[in-house]
Amino acid sequence: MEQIQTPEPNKRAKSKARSHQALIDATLEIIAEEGIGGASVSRIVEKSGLSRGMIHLHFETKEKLLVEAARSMADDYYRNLFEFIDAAPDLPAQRLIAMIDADLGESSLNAKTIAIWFAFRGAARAHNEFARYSDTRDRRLRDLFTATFAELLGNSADTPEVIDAANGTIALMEGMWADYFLHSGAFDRDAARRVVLHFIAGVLPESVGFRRIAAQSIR
Amino acid sequence: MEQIQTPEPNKRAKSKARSHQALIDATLEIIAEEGIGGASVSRIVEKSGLSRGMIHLHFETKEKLLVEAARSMADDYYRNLFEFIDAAPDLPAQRLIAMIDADLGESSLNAKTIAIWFAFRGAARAHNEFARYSDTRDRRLRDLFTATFAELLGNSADTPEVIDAANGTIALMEGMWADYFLHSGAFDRDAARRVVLHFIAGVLPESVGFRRIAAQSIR
DNA sequence: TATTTGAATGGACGATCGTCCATTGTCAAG
DNA sequence: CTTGACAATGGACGATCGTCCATTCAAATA
Repeated sequence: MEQIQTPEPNKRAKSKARSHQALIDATLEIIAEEGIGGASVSRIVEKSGLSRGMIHLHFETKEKLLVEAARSMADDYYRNLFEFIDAAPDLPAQRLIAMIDADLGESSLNAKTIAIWFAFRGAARAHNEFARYSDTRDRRLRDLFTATFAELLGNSADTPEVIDAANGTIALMEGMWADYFLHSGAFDRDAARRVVLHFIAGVLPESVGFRRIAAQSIR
Repeated sequence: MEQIQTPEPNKRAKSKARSHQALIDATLEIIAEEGIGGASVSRIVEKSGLSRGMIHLHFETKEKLLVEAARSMADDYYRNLFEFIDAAPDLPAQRLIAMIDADLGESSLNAKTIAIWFAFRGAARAHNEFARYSDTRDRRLRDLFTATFAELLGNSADTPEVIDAANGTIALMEGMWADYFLHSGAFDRDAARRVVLHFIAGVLPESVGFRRIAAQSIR
C-alpha cells in the first residue's frame, strides 16, 4: 500500500536533529561553566557524548557551531519576551512593565544565561558574528521600547523625550544584567525591578499615570 | 670617588621596567583588537618586539600577565575617576556629576578600553582573577556613589532611598558602556550624559536642587 | 681592565588545538 | 532480503599552544 508521505520526521532525521541540538546544548553549557575558551572541540564532544567528527558533519566548523549557539540564545530571549508581551493587557504602561519583567525574570536573567551572554559579548570583537546576535537582540528591543514610550507619551517616536526614555530604560536593564553578572549571589531581583520602575517613573510626566500603575505592580 | 647610591633606576632596571610595561601594553592592544583568545604568547611577543622567553621571565605565566593587564585597566579607571573628583567642588551634587563625567568621558569610555573591559569580563567566569578586578572597580564605585547620595539626601547610607539611587545610577552608567560597546559608531556621549542626569534628577526630591545643577551642566 | 650579574634571547618540548576522512553500522528504499 | 544512503565514528594530521632552559651579551662591580 502506498503510504502517505509521513509528516513527522523518520528515525534517521530525528536522530540527526537530536545530535544537532545536543552539540548546541553542550556548547552552551561549557561556555556557561568555562567560558568561550573552554569550548574546544574535545570538550564539546565529550560533554555531548557524541563523536569527534560530529561538529564537522553538522556545522562544518566549530566557529559556525558557536554562531548557532549564539543565535539560539537570542531566539530564547525573544521567545520569552513576546510571551510576556502577549500575556499583558494591550496598554503601553502594562506592556512596558511586561517587557521589564521579561528582561529581569528568571528565564532570561539567571546564572547560566548571563554567563553565556557576557562570554559571547566578550568575544564579539574578535568574531563579529557573535556581535550580530548581541546587536540584533538590542535593536529589536530598542524599537519595541521606543514604540511603547511614543504611545505612552503621545509623541512621535523620533522626539528627544521618547528616545531618551528608551535609551535610559535599556541602559538601566543592561546595567542590572551587569550587576547580576558581577554579584549573582547578592543580586535582588525585586529590588532591581523596583529601581528600574522608579527611575522610569521619574522621567515621565505625572500626567501619563505611570507612577500609579508601577506602584501597584511593586511586589 | 665614592658615588652616592643613585636614586634613579640604573640602565638595567630601566630596561627591565620598560620590557615589563611593553608586555602589558602589547597584551592590552591585542585584547582590544583580537580579544582574549588572540592574546597568545606568540602574538604578544611579536607585538611587543621582545623575545619569546620574556613572558616567563617577567610574569612566570601568561595567565599572570593577563591579570596584571587587568589590574592596570582598573588602576587607570580609578586614576581618572579621582582626577575628576578632586577637580570638582566639594559638594555632593558636583561630585556626583564629576563621577558621571569621569565614567562617560573619553579617557574611560573609548573604543579601546571598552573592548578590553568587555573582553576581560567575558573571560571572568573562567578565570576569577579577572573578575576580582571587574568587581573591585565596581565595589569602590558603589561605595562612592552610596556615600554621595547619602550626603545629597541627608540620609544614612543604608536607607532604601540611598541604596536604590546608587544602584540605579551605577546600572545606568553600566548600560551606557554596553551601548557604547555594541554601537560605538552611533553612540552620542553628550546624549548619554544627559539621559543619566535626567534619570537621576527624576528620582531625587525637588528639594535637593539637583535638577537645577544638572540642567546648568548640560552641554 | 677583568669579572660577575642578570636581562634578554630563541629554539625545543609535549600537549592540545581544529579539521578532515576512511571506515562502520543502521535505517529506509527497492 | 538485499542494497543504497547516510548518520555516526574515532584516529591521523599539521598547526599552534604555553612553558622551559641553555645560551648570549651588555651593564655593573671589583
